Amino acid sequence: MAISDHKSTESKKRTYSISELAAEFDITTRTIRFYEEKGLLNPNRNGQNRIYTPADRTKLRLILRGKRLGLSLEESRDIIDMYAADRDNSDQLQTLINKIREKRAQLQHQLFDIETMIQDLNEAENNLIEAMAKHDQKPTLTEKR
Amino acid sequence: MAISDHKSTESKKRTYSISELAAEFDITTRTIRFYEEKGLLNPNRNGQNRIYTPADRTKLRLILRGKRLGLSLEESRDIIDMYAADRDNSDQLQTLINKIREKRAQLQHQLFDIETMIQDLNEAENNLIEAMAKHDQKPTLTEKR
DNA sequence: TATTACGTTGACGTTAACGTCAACTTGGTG
DNA sequence: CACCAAGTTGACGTTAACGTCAACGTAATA
Repeated sequence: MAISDHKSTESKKRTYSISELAAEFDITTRTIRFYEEKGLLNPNRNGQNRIYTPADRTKLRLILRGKRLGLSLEESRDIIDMYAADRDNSDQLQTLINKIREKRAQLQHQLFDIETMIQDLNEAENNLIEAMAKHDQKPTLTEKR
Repeated sequence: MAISDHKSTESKKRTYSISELAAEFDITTRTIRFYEEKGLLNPNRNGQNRIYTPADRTKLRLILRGKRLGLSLEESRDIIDMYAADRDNSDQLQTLINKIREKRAQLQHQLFDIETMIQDLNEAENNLIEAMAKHDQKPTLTEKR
């Protein structure tokens, strides 16, 4: 993946303002600055104003995806750092690989959890629908799924 | 599912102390009491001591699974309440079904996120391994300047 | 009987992840 | 020029999810 957003044919616009990104991802500018404080972003400056590259935008997307999955900001930073790892330090490379494997195992567990929870919800829904059918005999508009 | 743990042939022991559950799930007793404060559990009492049924234990497991998936305690409580819904109030049943569908849709999104993140990690790992292989062919530069 | 183990209820402290607000710059626009 | 919109940096406030005591009760054990 390598966070560098190969130049596609579209999008002439190569940079973003902070409020553009905030609007696009439906977060506040405060949040974006906060992520910078925490070392997850470090955009260039035009004078004192921040300007964001497509790569910065991709990082933001990774952060928000991580949040949806319950990762802490620090964990997301770890993942982002993986893509920018120093390819000349083999010690660091090894620990990175270990981190990746650990994280992947955790995600696979999470994947299993989600699948069973979806199953549980399906069952619960069916039970409720059944209960409703018994309760009022008139056909409900609620079709299954 | 219906949180009632059908009596299986095993487990003569029908109840648990707070510290037993804490040990089993590797959390503190404070945490368990906190969940009760928040209305996610309400165990019986023996005098002033709490005693937990297998159903309570199952609820705890649901809470912790929810946590792994990034659910808030309130969301987990909603889910738990679904299983104990009042089957005679069809209005409530309908809103429950809606909640379930919403939650399931969210989980399916999350499932997709996880799958792509796992893919990303796979790629990252391969890149790093490749980088290591190249690196190791040159004489290892143990001394840094 | 004294100690130990396990439990209880407050009450206050802590951390992550922002929200809110005040005071300031800076680049256009009528 | 005067003003506004968008940006900036502190600094303090807030909420969720517990941690960390302190002070106490109770049952079994030495």
